[in-house]
Order: sequence, then structure tokens, then C-alpha cells
Amino acid sequence: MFQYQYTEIKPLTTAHLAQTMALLTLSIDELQQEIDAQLAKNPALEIIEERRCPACHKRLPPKGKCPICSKPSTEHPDEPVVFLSPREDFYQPSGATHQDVPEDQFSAAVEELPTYVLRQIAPELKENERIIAAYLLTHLDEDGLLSIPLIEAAQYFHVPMSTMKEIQTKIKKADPIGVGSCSTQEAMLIQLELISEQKSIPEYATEIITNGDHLASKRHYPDIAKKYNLPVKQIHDIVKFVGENLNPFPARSYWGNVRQPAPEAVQVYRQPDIIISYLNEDPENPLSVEIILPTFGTLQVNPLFKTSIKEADQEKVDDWKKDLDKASLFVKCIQQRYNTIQRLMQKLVVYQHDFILLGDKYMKPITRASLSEELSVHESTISRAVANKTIQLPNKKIIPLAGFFDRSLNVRSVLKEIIEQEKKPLSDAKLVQSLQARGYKVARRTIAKYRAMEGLLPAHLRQPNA
DNA sequence: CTATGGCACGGATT
DNA sequence: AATCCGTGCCATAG
Repeated sequence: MFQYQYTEIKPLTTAHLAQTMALLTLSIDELQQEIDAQLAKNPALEIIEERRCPACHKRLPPKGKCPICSKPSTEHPDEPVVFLSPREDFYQPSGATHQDVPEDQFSAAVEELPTYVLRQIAPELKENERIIAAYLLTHLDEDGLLSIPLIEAAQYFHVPMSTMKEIQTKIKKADPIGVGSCSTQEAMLIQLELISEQKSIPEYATEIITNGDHLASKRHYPDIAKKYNLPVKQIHDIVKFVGENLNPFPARSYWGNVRQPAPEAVQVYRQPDIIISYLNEDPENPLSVEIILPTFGTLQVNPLFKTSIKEADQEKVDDWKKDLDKASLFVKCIQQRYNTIQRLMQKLVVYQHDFILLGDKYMKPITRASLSEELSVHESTISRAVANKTIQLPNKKIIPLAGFFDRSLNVRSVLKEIIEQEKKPLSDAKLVQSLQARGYKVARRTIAKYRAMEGLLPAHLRQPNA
């Protein structure tokens, strides 16, 4: 069934356990840093090159043939293949497949907004500026905000911050006004600026947004009013204006609940830890689950180091022995990490099969606790394994692995469907009934929350559908 | 009076 | 022990 079983790891010392747990919570980027650090200070560790399958370029298991080419598992199309892969495959997706997949197709899902924006501003940019703009635009999060510090980009391209800011400003003025801003405030300020060219804007609006005071709830208005020495009514009006005219998340075309998707908690996803895709990008093939390795080769204890330790000076032997122990422990811990994640994914992928292939609507709620029981590991192990990881689905969307445990995603997605299909806008209470008819039992108040989560407007603000 | 958002409580989950 | 999530109650807007 599964093509590539990782070897079970037997002995568990407390030190082993502690380090494994620490490593388990790390994302792939953090793990890479950790490995680099260990590699630098421990001479007993080394990385050896992998053997690759000449046809499909996938990493070969230590023994046997390539699981992809030599033994295609088309006999079991419903069962996922789980195997490990070096992260290189992520960067060279087309090189890693048998068929030629055009590169832009690979990133099509992610690049819709970026290319749209770039097309608008391209004419007014020089060639090198265009490259920088493209770089910035590929680092937008799902809300349309910049996911990297501007300085980082400036250093990367060796250009002064002033140039960087100029380019960013041009991006910000492009269609979803405010895209590429570093923060929600920045996005709103640029919107405010553009609006002010057409009509008048309330006094002090700029200051209030800069200080983030528009986020305050109503009972704090008196405090704010005092702060600016203005009547409460005016504060109220300004906040109302801000709410009606500005959009803190340029990529969303509407206001969600401002406090619900806490702006600073917006996650940035760059490198997925796990990739689920069809073998060789062909939907006819079974699914493959790649758990990305942070290294290009295999991390191992340097065998030369092992032998030479016998002939070493007596004084140094102690130190070397320590290094050796540390190294082998580290390698074991990392293997343990993969082992855990792999076992987790095997269960998860089978369980959420429909969700992975067919979308949000088919998400089956599952708790970490129940999974831990099935795998007979501690709950916290699952929690750690899921934490800080992202996963790329066959449709190229990258979501946090924790999304697999979303309790309400299926209901929310059905809710969205109902609203999309409704003729007249339905009130929350009516939506409760519609959902109940489809077998989902939810309270009225909860509908409101789900709407907010999905950024859907309340009934009286929605347009009647044709 | 109806629809919706805010706050807070309690149970489940981590 | 800390956090998350669904829900009930109440205030407020329309």
C-alpha cells in the first residue's frame, strides 16, 4: 500500500525524546537553520549526496528501485503514496516530472493577483524596477499585504530604501488600492490619500488610522475623543467613514470583521513542509505525499570520523566522543521527526481524502486527540507535528497543516455555497434553517461568526442575486 | 420588531 | 493550564 516505509526507530532515551520534541515543532525553514548550525559546529556530522532516479529525478530509497518509475502504483489509484523528497524538488517542479509542465501553470494559482497588478504598473517602470516589483508582488500574503520587510528586499537587490519605497508606492496605487503595503494601516493610508484627491476626507482620519484607533470598540470612543480633543460624535463619524471607504486587506474586496482575522496574526507561507500532488502531475495517477527534507542529501554520522576516533590522541578522544554521540543523536532525532510526520500524514491523507481532492466542503472534522489515539502517541506529539507546518494541496494552494483540523470549515463552505446561490439575501436566522435542512446544526449566532470569518456581508448589505 | 454585532461564559481541545 | 470555539444574552441599528 504505501510505497516507501521509513524504518522504525527503536531506542528512546530522555535526551532523544526531548530533542525530538523540539525538532518536531519546527517548520522546514527552521529545521534547515538548525541543521546548518549543527553541521557547522559538529565535525562528526556530514551530508552525503543522494542517488537520484535518472528518469524522474526523485530521490531513491536506500535500497530497491525508484518507487515512482519502476513501480508505478496505478493498481491502487485511491491509495496515496507517501515518500520523502528533498526540497529541491519544490524549486524545480518541472524538472522533477516526466511531462513538461509549463512553469507558469505551476504558479498560476498564486500569481493571479501579482500579474494583474504588475500589468498595470509595468509601463511606468524601468526594466530593473520591474524585476523588483515582480519580486515584491510574489511576496504578498493572501490579504494582499507584503509578507517580507521592505529592507530585506532592498538589501537583496542592493538598492537604497528610497528607491524601494518609490516602487512600493507605485504598487500600492495600483488596482486593489493598497496592495503591497507593509501593514493594514499603510494600506488604508494610501487609500485615504487617493480618495482625498476626489472628495474631502474627515479631519484627523490620517492620525487615527496611524495610531490604530479606528479598531477600538465604541465604548472606548470617549477615551479617543479626549486624546484628540474632539467631540465623541466626530470620532464616531471618522470611524464610520473609515469603515465604509477603506479596506485594510486590499486583496479582499470587502470588509471582514476587523478583529476576527487579527491583522498581526496573518501567516506567511513560503515553503510548504509537505506537498500533495498527483504523480507526475497527472490526475490519472495516484496521489503522492512528499514530506520535504531540508537537506539535499542524507544527513549522517561521518564514518571516517568514527574510524579515526580510535587512533586519536587520548586527550581529544573525550571531546570527539561527545561530538559523535551528539551527532548520532541528532540524526536519530531528525529521523524520528520524519517518521512521526509520515505516520501522521498517512492517516491524515486517507481520512481527508475527499477534502484534498474535492475541496473545503468535504472536510471531515477531526481532532488531534483522536488521531493521537489511533497512532498511539501522545496528544502533544500530534500538536507539535502539526504546528508551524504548511502543506501544498494538489490544486497548488498552500495552507497551514492545522487547517486539516478545522472543525467548521465544511459548514462554512456550505454556508458560502448557500449564500452564493440565494436569490434574495437570507438573514442569519434563515441561513440556520437552510443549513439544518442540509444536516448541519448551528446556532444563529454562529452563522454570524462564520460569515465574518469568510468575509461575507450581512444580509441587508448583500446584493440580491439574479 | 427584526437582524446583527459585542461580550462573556463554559465546555472542548491542545 | 492555556487557548479556542460555539453559543446565549443583551444592546443597538435599521
